[in-house]
Amino acid sequence: MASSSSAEDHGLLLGLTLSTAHRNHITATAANPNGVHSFEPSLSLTLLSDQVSDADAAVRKGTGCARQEASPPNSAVSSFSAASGGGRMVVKRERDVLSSTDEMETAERVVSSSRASDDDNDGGSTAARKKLRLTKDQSALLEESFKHHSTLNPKQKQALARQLNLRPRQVEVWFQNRRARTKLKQTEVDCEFLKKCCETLTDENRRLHKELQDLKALKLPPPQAAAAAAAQFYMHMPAATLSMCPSCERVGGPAAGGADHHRGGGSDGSSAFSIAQKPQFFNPFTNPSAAC
DNA sequence: CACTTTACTGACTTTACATCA
DNA sequence: CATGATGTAAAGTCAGTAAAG
Repeated sequence: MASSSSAEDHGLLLGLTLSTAHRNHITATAANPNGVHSFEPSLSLTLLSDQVSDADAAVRKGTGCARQEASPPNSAVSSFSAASGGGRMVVKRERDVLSSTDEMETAERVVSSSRASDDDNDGGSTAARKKLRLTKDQSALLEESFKHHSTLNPKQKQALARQLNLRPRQVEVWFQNRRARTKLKQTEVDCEFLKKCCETLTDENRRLHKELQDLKALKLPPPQAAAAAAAQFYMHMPAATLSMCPSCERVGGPAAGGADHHRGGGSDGSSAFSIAQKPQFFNPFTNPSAAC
């Protein structure tokens, strides 16, 4: 999902962000069938022989075991997890590193450069891994690319990696992180925004309650005058103001015509006053209100 | 100036899903 | 159609580094 700064997009993004969060909440709590990612030790043998890069060769030379290199040095159970569940990951990473002859050249450049050398300087020590810091130029180019498309297809990834003198895997990770952090920031912004909306609506609600109390406190006028006063009152209501059904005292939108909501319209949520039953996500940009 | 804390960021793991043979 | 392999996005996390206090 591309980030957007326009007001309309903001509203859209907000909804999508929340629905995505919801989805992930659900999936995060879902039980995982164990057999799906079973590790197949022989999978690494499926690597195409013509895809072996010099970088990988360097890795193998330096460590004697590319698989161990690929497992995280910071994880006490890394080698075990690679054997028990993360095996596909390792295979994939190896495949990524070795994915083309173009990459061979790239990897060669990477290995020869001072950057991206974290894959070949190990020597078995877990503390040997150095954190890569992208140069300003690399970051700028990645940012520029991210502006145009927040996800990359394999071709774009390859091209960008070549352009940046990085491995495609690094480009891929950068984009993953960038998406995640963009989303996080957007969520924070949305949260602040919703907080303000909530405060404003609370104030508005308080004010309306007070107004209602004042009206109730007034001496009841004769029926005709009361109707006229009511009509005048509702005419002054802004278009977006919610109205209340006089008979059942349920809140509904201004489009709620008379007592129509009393007939049917229950299960499908199409009732004119369904807004009171089914909370709608408030989008201040598509539903501009004085509240926000 | 040494230190701690904090924010940033590159990399990794796990999970879910889509696609293809 | 069912199944396994593969690729990828998202979420969560770890750890190195630089800047701030």
